[in-house]
Order: sequence, then C-alpha cells, then structure tokens
Amino acid sequence: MSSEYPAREIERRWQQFWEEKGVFKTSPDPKNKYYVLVMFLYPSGDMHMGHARNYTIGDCICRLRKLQGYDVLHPFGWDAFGLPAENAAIEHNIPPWVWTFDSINLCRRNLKLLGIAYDWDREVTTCLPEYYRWNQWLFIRFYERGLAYRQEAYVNWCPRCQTVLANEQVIDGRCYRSSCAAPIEKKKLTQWFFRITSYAQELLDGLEELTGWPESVRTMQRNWIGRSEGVEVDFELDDGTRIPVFTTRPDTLYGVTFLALAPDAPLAETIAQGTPQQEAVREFCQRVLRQPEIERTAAHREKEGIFTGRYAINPLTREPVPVWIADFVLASYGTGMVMAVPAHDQRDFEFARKYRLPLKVVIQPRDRKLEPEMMTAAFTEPGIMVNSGPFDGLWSEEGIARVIAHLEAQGLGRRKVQYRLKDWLISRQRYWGTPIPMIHCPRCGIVPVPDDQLPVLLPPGVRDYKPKGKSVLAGVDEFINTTCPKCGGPAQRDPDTMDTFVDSSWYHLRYTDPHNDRLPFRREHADQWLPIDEYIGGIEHACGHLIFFRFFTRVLADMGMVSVREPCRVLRTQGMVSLAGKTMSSSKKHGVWVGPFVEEHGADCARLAVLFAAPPEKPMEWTDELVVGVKRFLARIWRLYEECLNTGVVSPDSIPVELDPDRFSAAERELYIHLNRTHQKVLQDAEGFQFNTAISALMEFLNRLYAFADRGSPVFGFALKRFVLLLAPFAPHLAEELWHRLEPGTDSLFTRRLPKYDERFLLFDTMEIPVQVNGKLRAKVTVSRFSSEAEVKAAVLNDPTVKGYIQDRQIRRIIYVPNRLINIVL
RNA sequence: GCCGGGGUGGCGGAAUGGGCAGACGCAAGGGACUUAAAAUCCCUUGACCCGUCAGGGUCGUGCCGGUUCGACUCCGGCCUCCGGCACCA
Repeated sequence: MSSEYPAREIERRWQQFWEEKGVFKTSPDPKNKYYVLVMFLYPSGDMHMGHARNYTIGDCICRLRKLQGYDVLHPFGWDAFGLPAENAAIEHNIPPWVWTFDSINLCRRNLKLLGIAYDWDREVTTCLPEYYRWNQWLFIRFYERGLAYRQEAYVNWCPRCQTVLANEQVIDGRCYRSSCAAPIEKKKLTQWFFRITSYAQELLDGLEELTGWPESVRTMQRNWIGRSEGVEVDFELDDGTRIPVFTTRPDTLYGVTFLALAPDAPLAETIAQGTPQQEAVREFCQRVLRQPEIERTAAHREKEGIFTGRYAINPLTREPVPVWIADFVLASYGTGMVMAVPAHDQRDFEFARKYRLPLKVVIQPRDRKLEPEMMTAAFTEPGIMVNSGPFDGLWSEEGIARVIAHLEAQGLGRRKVQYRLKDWLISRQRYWGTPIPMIHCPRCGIVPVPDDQLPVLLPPGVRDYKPKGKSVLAGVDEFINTTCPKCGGPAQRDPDTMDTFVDSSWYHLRYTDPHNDRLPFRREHADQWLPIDEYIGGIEHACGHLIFFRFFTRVLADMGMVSVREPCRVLRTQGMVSLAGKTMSSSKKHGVWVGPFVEEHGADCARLAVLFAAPPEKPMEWTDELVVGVKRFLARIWRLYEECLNTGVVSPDSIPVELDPDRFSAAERELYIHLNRTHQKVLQDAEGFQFNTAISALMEFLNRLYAFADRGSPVFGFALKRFVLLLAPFAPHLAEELWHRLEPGTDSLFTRRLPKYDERFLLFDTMEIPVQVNGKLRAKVTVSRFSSEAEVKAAVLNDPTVKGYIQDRQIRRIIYVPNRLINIVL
C-alpha cells in the first residue's frame, strides 16, 4: 500500500525549494538575533562523517531557533590559506589555489547535499584578496598601536616545513601538522610578533564570565596563560652587571647557592668572556642549542650545566654565589635566569647533587629536622624559616610577603606577575598566506604599506613553491622590489606571510558585513550580531584559535571597532568521529564519505545518525548498525503518513487548527498529554544540545502514534502535524515534505513559528506511585494526581501487596515525596 | 608530577537541587505473515536463584568505607581510562 521512502528525490526537491525561496537568507534588520557559528573549514579534500556531525549540529540549532522565531545568522566560509595547499602544489606541480578551490567546490557540494542551511551570500574565503587585504589593514593597525613588532629571538623552526611556528603550533616538541610532526628546532631569527601578552591578564580575567564554555576549555586556557605571582630579585656580578631573577619563593633567598642561566639567554653569550671558561661555555651552549627541542626538554632527562667562571652577589646575604649555565633553565620564561635553592627546589637539588654544589637549608619542617647531607630530595613544603637573618622563626608562607616588602624597601627587587603565555609569532616563510604589508627601506627603516595601496597581492607567477629556508616570496623579484612610501627610494617588501590563525581570528566579525570594501566590517553590523550565541567546533583549538579570537576581539574593542570584549557566549565542543578505532581524516583518506553516503541513504539519515549516536561532545565510533535504527525510524514515519494520507483517513482539511479539550475521549486526552510532554522535552533537550535524547523522545512518540487506534480523531491529525514541526530541525527534508502534504501549497515550514506547547496538559490524571518498604521497592499504587498526602498514604496502606509486606509490624515512619515515591519504614 | 573530564547491560547510550537504574536504539532469541526470502509486525532480553504454572527472592552503576528511611547521584580513601600542560623557577 505504501511506497518505499524516496529520500533522495524528496531531499533534492526541498533543497531546491529552500534555495529558490531564499528561506535561510539572513535578515538585514534582526529584531531577535541569534548567531550560530560553526568553525569554518580548512578545505583539504573530501568531507567525512566527522564534518557531517559538526555541521549538522549547527544546522539543527539554526533551524530550531528559526522555528522559534529568531533572526538567525548562520554563515559559512573557508579557512583557505595554509601549508597543505602549498605542499599539494609542490607535489603535483599545480598552483595552490587550484587545489584549494577544487577542495572548496567539493566541500560546498557536500554541505548542500546534507542540506545545511547556510546563507551562502555571506560566504567568506580567506585566500581571496577581498578578505586578506583586511588582514593586512588590521596588521598595520596593530603595528600602529605597538601590538605588532619585529624582534630577533630564538624561535620554533620546523625543518620539514621550512618555516617558523607559534608556540601554540608545537605539540609535544613536534610540528602541529599531523602529516608533518617533525621535531622542532630552535633558530635565532628576526620575526613578527603580536603582543598578546599585554592582554594576558584580561584574557585570564575574561574567562570568569565565560560560564557558557566547557570547564575543560576554561581550565586549559587558564593553564596556558599560566599566571604566577612573585618577585624579581636583583643579583649583581662582580663588575656590577645586574642579573634579575624571577622567583615565587623569596622566602628561600637565604638558601641560594648558585645562579643558573639558560643557554640561550642573552647574557649567556657574554658572561664567560675573559675567564678561562670562555671556550668551554661557548661550546656547551652551542651543543645544547643544536639539539632538537624535544630531546633537550624531555622530562626526567638528566640536567647538564657548566660553570661560567663568574660570581654574583646575593642581595640579602651579600655572599658571592657561582653563576652556571644550565640546560633546564628556559630562556623564554621570566628573565631566563634563575636563583637556585637546592634544599627547597627539586630541579636545583638534582643539579647541585650532580655537580657537587653546596646545599643550604633555610626552611625547616615542623615535625623533623633536615640535615643537608641526609636529604634525598628537596623539601618544597612550607615550614619555619631558619638561617635567614632577621626572618628566622617566621612561617615561610608569611615570610614570602615579608621578604618582598624588604626587597622593595631596599630597592633590591620588585613584585612581579609572570605569565607562561608568550607573544604570538605570526610570520611564516611560506608562500600560501597573507603577505605582511611592510616595507624595509634602507633609509627610513620599516614602513607600513599605505592603506590605499592595499591589498599587497600575492604574486601569481611563482614557478617554484619549494621552501629553501627563507621565504618563497624573497625570490620573486617583481614582488620583493618596490619603492619606499616615505622617501620614494628603492626598498624591499617583507618576504613573509602571516600565520593562518590571523585569518580565523576575526572571520566571525567579517560574516556580519562580508562584502564591505571600505572596512573589515562596520561596527553597527558587528554590534547587531555579536556576541556569537553558539559557537561549535573542536576542542583541539582550546589553546590556539580560541585564545587568538578572544585576543583579537579585545583589541578591536579597544580600537572602537566593536562593542563586545568577548566574542562568544556559549562554546560547544564536538567529539571526533572514528572508524575502525581511528579518527576519520580527509588527508589520510580514512572515513565514511558524505557524498556516497547521502546518495545511498539520504541526508536526513546521515543527520539523524550522527545526532542520535551520542551526545555531541563525546567522541563516537561510526558503525553500520548506527544507520539501521535511524533509517528504520525515517521509514516508519514515512509509512505512517502514507497510510493516513493515502487512505484519506487524515487529510489537510480534517486537521483542526485548534482542539477542544472538553470533547476529548480518555484516549485522546492521553495522546494529547503525551504530545505536549514530547514537545516540551524535544525543546528542552535540543536547546541543551542533547540531540540524542530529543530524537529518542520523537521515537517514543511515533511509537505512540502507531499504537493509537482512532486515526480519524482530530487529536490524532493534530498530533501528526505537530510532530512534523518537532522533527524539522533534525530531519528537515522529510519534515518539509510531510508538511506540504498536510498543508499543500504553503510556504516552507521553516518560515512558520513553532507554537507553544499546552501547559495545561503536561501531567496525566493519575500517577503510579512506587512504594518502598524499608527502602526496597515492593509495589506500585496508582492514585489520582489530585490526591492529598493523606489520601495517597491511605491508598498505599490499603494495597494488598503492601499489606503483605507490613503484616502486623509497627510502622515507624512514612516518607512521602510528592508525586515521586513513598517509603514505609518498619 | 600538576590540572580537567570519565568509568552504568552484549553494544551506543538514558536517568544526578538523593527518590522506580537500564528510556530510546542496535544486536540476540522466539513467534506471525510469506512457496521462500527481504521488508514489516508481535513477544522476550542486567546477572543469579527458587517455583510445574501463577509468581517470588537475592545481587547489581570501577573498588573499599561513610552519611541517609533511601545513594549511579553526596562525603572520605583508592583503582583505572581519556584529554591538556609539563624542568614555568
């Protein structure tokens, strides 16, 4: 009687309908805005079910909010610059943009196949000049504000990609690109940085208000920023050279027995000059710095060092202590020089034992006495200060403040807050990125490209994209040679391009005004939509993109370009999708692919499968069984509506707009209550990102519809129609098809408002009260919803089963939890 | 080592301002329809035990203890898995 569910035919028809009618175009004048953003895509080949999961989640929210009457902004774009395109270009000898746009076109087709409701008029592509010119414009604004600067430093160098990397792009000492993962080396280079550290405290404080973010991400950012409070203490070399060291333990200052410098600290180069140690120190530093970072900083590795031949004076004791170079000291943290207290710091302890340096106890535990020779590990807990001159006898935690006060009063040191976060290194020695809009003039120095000469275009006529240790653009004469905007003399362009994370740091703002050719975006437009109401993406961006875009938003707020200081109200991280135990990956060609899957099973099937399998934040394993259940669900819906409509039992005319509860039969009343409860639960769950339980509620209700005998009932028809609206965010194509069968010739159901559920009909007339005797479930008694406590107790005590358990024993207590449970304590 | 998040049937997962553990789905077993198969529909399905049936009992949410009339949920102590940071002075 009923036909097979023709998924593809239906989906094609309604996708075309939505596009023609412009159903998901963004309102130019939002009254009730809702900005749902899914992290844009790095186009690198085909799209798998991991992508489908991500974009379906966003789409489900978009459609739900639209049905609830919000003006939704749901845009999409392409994070289109980056190394893979360039590597593919080198490998296949095609320009990077060919590979990039092939991928983009493939992915756009896939997204349309899935029926994701983006407003394609707002599509953003970062590798187009109309986008990256604003990277350049913003870079110059940062430069003017002192937030972009150029500096020589030891930086992370990926020998395989032949470029520098940001700290955020070094994972376990290796290149962050999973297809590279080469061990990172340190190289001394002059590079461009963004001064994100001057926003460190703000970025930390801002986390407090981000209560809509997962706790894990907030914690990760807190640790990444890594704030510690302490003091910078000035030691002095015999010739008067100042050696400031940062410490969080000034209470141990009297226990310092040597100083240690990082091999790459600036002072390490000069300190041994003129001492007999000079040659040995130079060799040591060179040897240490040649090692890949991953080896040098491996945990539990034996520490190494060398004496410099010099001594420094402890500002409190006036005693001289030897100055060493030690490989465990980090140049990039604090001053790159530390005071060593072997008795109370484990690293210093190990180093001192190895090189037979003295150990001085200045903190004693309460319950025992430390003897320097007997110690097998540093004592790092608080205790009583000893051997510390005027501070003897103080509890060390109190001593910290006292010593700091003393140091400050004597001008020997100052309170300091130190962060682990480092400035963001943004220049890259690669081709496929935004050219840095700066000119190096032999007379005028560094000169920004004037705004009216932007964009600085990437030169297309490059023959060889292979990296050679310096930027590809440095070898393109017609690009690199230019004139100085200031003096008009010959000058050279900066040969580097920007980190692609610059592109993604403000794209959320560009979407609000995507075609602007005078500004990155207008404030009025940004303010209309920001903050992002729901941001969906992978947790791998927790300490990269998700910090960078917060930083950018704050800088832009300080520039008066936008009002919000935090870009995003609610963040949702989604779990990876794996196949046969391994994460799906386009570049590794491992996955279930969207195109073939949708052709075979349909888009609604793919959407329901990823939504129903698990809560969105959990990782999920893709299996064929996953598809069976949701496919059956779709077919069951289809069959029910076919049966009802084809037989004429239900017709568009027979469905009432309103119901009259006074005329309900008992069964109709029950169905209507189930409908309202389902409606409430689907909304609650979907708003809370629990799509799996929302869908299970829909499944349960479908089972009830099947079990309902009187299909001619107006309540049944009413329920059929409401069910379609509730289904719509999850399986929009099927819902739209059924909607038009119930209401032919009308507009898209997504232009409708979802009615409110009927609050009067959320509870059943009777309820089943579980009865416990001594905490064990023994019976269930059905009572009226309107029964008083006394009536419920009476009914329970009268129940024969319950009586059997009580017999003639004394009842000590009866605990009644209204509408939930009753417990009889004997 | 530090920080964060988990551990529930054969599987994916439900249920936490303490109150019926296992919703929904998959898989499995039995049955109906069919010449047969597919599809569909119905029943059973946490473990163990007692009972011929009807039915009844004990145990059960990583482990051990505690609080409570009552604990997957709260408290203390462990085990274990995943993720992040990791010589940060």
